[in-house]
Amino acid sequence: MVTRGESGVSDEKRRAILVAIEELNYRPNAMAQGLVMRQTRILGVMVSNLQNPFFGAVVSGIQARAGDLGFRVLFNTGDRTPLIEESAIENLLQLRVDGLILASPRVDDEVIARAGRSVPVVVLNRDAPDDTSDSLTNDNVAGTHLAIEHLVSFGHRRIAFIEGGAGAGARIRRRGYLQAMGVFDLEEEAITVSGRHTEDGGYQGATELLKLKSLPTAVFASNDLCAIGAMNAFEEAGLSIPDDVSLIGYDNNRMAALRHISLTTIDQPGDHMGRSAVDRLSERIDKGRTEPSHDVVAPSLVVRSTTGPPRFEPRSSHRMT
Amino acid sequence: MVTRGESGVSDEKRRAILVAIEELNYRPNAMAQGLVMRQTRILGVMVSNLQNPFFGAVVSGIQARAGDLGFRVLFNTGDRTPLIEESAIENLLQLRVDGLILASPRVDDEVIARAGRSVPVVVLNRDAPDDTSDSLTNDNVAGTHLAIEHLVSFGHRRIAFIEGGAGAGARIRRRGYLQAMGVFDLEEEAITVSGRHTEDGGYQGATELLKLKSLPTAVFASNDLCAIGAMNAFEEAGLSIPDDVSLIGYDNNRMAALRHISLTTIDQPGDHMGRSAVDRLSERIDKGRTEPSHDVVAPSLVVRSTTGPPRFEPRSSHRMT
DNA sequence: AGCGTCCTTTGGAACGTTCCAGGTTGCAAT
DNA sequence: ATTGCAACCTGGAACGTTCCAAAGGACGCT
Repeated sequence: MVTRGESGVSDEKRRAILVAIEELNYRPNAMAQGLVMRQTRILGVMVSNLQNPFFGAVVSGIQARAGDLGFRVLFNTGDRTPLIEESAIENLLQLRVDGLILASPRVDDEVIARAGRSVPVVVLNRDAPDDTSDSLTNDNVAGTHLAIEHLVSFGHRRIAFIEGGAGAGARIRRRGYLQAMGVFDLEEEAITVSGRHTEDGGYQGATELLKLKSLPTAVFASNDLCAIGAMNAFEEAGLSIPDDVSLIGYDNNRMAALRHISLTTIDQPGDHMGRSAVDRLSERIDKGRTEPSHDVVAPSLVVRSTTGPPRFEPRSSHRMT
Repeated sequence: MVTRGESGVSDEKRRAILVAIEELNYRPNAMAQGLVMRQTRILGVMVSNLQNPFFGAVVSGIQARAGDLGFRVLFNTGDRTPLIEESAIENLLQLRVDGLILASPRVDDEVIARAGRSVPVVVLNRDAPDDTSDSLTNDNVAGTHLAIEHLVSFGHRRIAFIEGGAGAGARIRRRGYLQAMGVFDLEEEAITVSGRHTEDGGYQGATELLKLKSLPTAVFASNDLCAIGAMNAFEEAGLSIPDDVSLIGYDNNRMAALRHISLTTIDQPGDHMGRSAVDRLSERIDKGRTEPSHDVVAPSLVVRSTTGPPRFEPRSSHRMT
């Protein structure tokens, strides 16, 4: 009562209690409070990969908005490993967080659905498995189209894709790539190699491309980390970007923006997505919303220095010029 | 009992309970457990700046080692703001974490000391305020000496420092810089500008240096983020690194290692520090250690492409050549 | 003086666990 | 049959809070 600044206590007693608190180094026990109040005002956030700077932006958006709305935030990570992620989520749930944000989780749909049965859940950059959880994605298909369109506008036709692995967002980007290639009548030029959404993965993917008898003139990487890895591989092989090969990423993370990297990429508004995720949770927790929400935010193209026209006029294989 | 895999229950009952658990979507309540057991097996980690990739390495070390020792980990951040950091720490404490890791905290010593009275605390990259908490730092003084020595060995004499602000580690690096300059008889050449341990700060610091009537031949930035910001400022001003100015950072974060950045820097073994921090905590929690531990790990020089000899022979003001 | 009202204080119960004491059962040895 | 002893089960207390009901005091009104 005293600690919560409520009335119903005489000033004298209140002062005495405050003094005792100070002396004993007393601190309210959040577990006891949580037990009896049946809510914690804690939001749990499982971030699949804390090492990816893109999530730095997301985390900071979450933190800011949660503070505004009177929630405390606890983070967790699963290091991109489904099993660890699952137990990270379980830990948060056992702590009885009032809401859960899953940033690009790699766990089975079933795990998310199960969590959704206990507590409001917002999934970032992946579709919700059912109507018990909300989702908040950027429009990965539109984003990939933007990327391909940009490359095509420079005259590229042989556009390879370094894919991001089995993660949900990664799968959609892969589909988007194939679709976009189709739109421009380029499905026969499509090549994909794997990249696992990491720098190393991107490096390896690019290395694979380098073994091809003729290198694509442009490469679209499923995320910026991948793109940067690919960049390294290409330059180690003596190629110059964008003269020998154009390169475009996805996310627009802080690394991409570094002057020395200056990667052309598709921007995903991470900070904004973090804030919105908290809003969705708050609607369910504090305002009793029950209908699912599936927001899609629009990505945008950020042109920097890694894309340009192909070195030679593309062979106009399908055109009658 | 059943959920903890203990004996004393018949197989038949055990199976029945397991089925019921499944059906009811039951999940043990960690708060109730924590209340009665008087321990949580949770380690709380307050990271001052989740956006700094250096902490990515620390976090991943913590995570890995904690998993091995049967601890769960919960992260928090204070966004480099003392007040927010303080409440982040308080939140963790109210949750009754069994141990606390503070990664480069910016709060007052008093806050750390108070936390230390309630629970084992390990402070990373900052000295412990008293004997109730452990500390784990890299040898910032040795690291700064390494940096200055490297620059001096190239013949640099006018070596500026972009400082990191009021953070504890930052202060020590500043002192180390001045000391090292003294060792090489260069105290009169010392110039420091502020940089706040962020990219923006580094950019601004470098901009200040550019206003000087004669630019230093080398710049030592208090951390890599700063150095990268400075790098941008210098190149925007048309200078080439390391020809016009040498640049060295501190941390050896992932960005520094990027081929395109290729920043010469002082390596701090973040992953290793994270693991050790968990070990220190475990010693106090599980093995009852009470004497304080103040580990210092050795930093090392990583030479990359941003340092080289000064463009002109340094004026040999003190030498008789 | 008696009464009602409001303000403050006190004393449980409850939250979901763990732990322990004591109880009940089954079964073998006497 | 009785006893002893496991093995298993049951019930209650405790953890640190919040909330509510009820008791106690102070005070003004009749």
